[in-house]
Amino acid sequence: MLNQSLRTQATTLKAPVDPSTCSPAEHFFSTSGHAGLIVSEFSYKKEEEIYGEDEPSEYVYQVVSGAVRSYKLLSDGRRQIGAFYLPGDVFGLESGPAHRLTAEAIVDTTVRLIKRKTLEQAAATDVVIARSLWSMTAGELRHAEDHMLLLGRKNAMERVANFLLEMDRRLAVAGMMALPMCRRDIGDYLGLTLETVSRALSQLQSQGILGFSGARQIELRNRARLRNLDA
Amino acid sequence: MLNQSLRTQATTLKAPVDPSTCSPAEHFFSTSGHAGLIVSEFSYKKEEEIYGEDEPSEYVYQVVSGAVRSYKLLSDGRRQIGAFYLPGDVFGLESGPAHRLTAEAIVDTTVRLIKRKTLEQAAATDVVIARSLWSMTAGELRHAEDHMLLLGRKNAMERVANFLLEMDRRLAVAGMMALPMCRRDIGDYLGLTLETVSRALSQLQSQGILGFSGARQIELRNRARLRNLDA
DNA sequence: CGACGGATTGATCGTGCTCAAATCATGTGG
DNA sequence: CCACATGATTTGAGCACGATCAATCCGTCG
Repeated sequence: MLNQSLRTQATTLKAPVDPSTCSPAEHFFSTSGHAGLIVSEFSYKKEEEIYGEDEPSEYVYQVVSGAVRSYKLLSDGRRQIGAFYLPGDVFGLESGPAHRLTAEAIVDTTVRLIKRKTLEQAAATDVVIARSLWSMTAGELRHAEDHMLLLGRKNAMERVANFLLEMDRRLAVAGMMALPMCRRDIGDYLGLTLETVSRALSQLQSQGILGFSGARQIELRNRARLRNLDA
Repeated sequence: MLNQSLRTQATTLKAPVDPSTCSPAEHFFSTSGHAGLIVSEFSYKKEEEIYGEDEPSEYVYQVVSGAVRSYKLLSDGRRQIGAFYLPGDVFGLESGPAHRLTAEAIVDTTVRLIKRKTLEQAAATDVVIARSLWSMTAGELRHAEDHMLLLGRKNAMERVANFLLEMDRRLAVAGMMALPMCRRDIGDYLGLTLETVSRALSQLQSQGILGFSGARQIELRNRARLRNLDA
C-alpha cells in the first residue's frame, strides 16, 4: 500500500548542522537535519487513512502539504479528534509499539516519513535525537492538557474562539485562514455538534469579530475580543 | 520550603540491575534502579501545593503514600483535573522548563524526589534513562488521549463508570477501593459537577453494581456491567 | 445547469447544571 | 462520652445550554 503512491526516491540526508538552531520538528526531516536519516515522501488522497488505531507504528510523519486529523472512535461512532496536523507538523510518533489514534488525510496531503526503527536506532547513539523524540511527545502532551481543559470546562463559544485563535496562529496567511476541515471535524475536535459550531461562527460574524469569504475562508477582524471570549 | 519537612537523608542508589526488568516508573526511584541517582523523601499535608502551574520544574516526583491531583484553572475558578497520582506513580516530569499544571496533595502524602537536572544529566550519557523519560511522558500522553475522548464524547454515566474502573484497577485492595478524593475532585476530573457524580454513584448502588461503606469506600459488585456502561 | 455535499438556520428536546435543602460523617472541645 | 460544628454527600426542583431533528440555502464540481 505504501508503494502505490510513493512519489520521490528515498533520500539520505547528510548535511551536518548545529542542532540548537533547529526546532524539534525539524531535527529529523529538514535537509539540514542529522546525519544518515532516510526520508521519503508520500501522498494520500482526501479522506484516505494514513494509519489506524492499534496498528503497529512503523513510520513517523511530517506534513509537507495538506492537513491530517487524528482521532479515536467509540463503538457507536462518536468521534473525538485529538489533533489536526498542518504543514510542518510531525505526527505518528509513538514510544510504544502501536498507534493509539487513527490518522486520516482531510484533503489531498503529502507527507515526509522516516522509519521508526531508523529513528530509534539513531536515538540509541545520539542523545540529541533521543531528546528530540521526548520533546516532541511532550509537545503533544502539552496540547492534550490544554485540550482537556477546553473539553471538560469551556462552553461552546469559548471552544470555538479558542479554535479560531489556534488556527489563526497555525495557518493564517495575510490575515486570512483557509480551513481545510469541515464543520463536523471542528465539532468533533471541540466536543460539540457541527450545528453548534456553525451557530457560534455565525454569531461571531454578526458581531463583526470575523468575516467569511466562503464557509472555510475566515478573516479574524478582532483578535482581542476573540481572546476575551476564550475564557 | 522543601527543607521544612524533609524526612530522610538523601540517598545515593547504586545497585546495578537489568533495566528491562524494571517498569519505566521504577528506573529512577527503585533501589534496584540506575547508578548514582540521588533520591530524597518529602511529605506534604492534605491540600498542600507541591508545585504550581508555570513554576520552574526542579524535581521529578514519585508518590510513596497518599494521593495527588494535577489540574489547570480558568480565571473564573473552573478547574480541570488532568490526572490523579497514586502510590507508585511518577509525576511532575517535564521536558520543557516549567510545570504546566498545578499539583496538590489530596491527603497527607509522602513522595520521593529526584532533581530534574540530575536526571537530565544522566539521560545525556545513558540512553536507557533517556528512553525512560520519553516513555513516561508518552504514558501520560496516552492517558490524556483517552481522557479527551471521555471529556469530549462520553455522557455522565459513561464517565463515572470509566472512573470507577480506572480507580479499581489502580487502587483496589481485596475488592474494595478507598477513594482519597472528594466528589468535587471526581467531578473536576470527569468534566461534571459533584452533584452529577453523586447521582450516578447512587444510581449504580441502586442497581447493585456497587456498594458503599462510607461515601469513599466502594466495592464493585459487577465489573462486567460497569464495563458495559463505559461506552 | 443540475446534483450533491456542506453549511446555515429554526424548533423542540433532554441531559446535566444550578440552586436549595436535608442528611451524613468526622473531628473537636467541654 | 456526648454535643456540637463543620464539611462532605445526597437528594430534590427547575432551568439552560447544547443536542437533535428538520428544512432550506449555498457552493462546487460534474
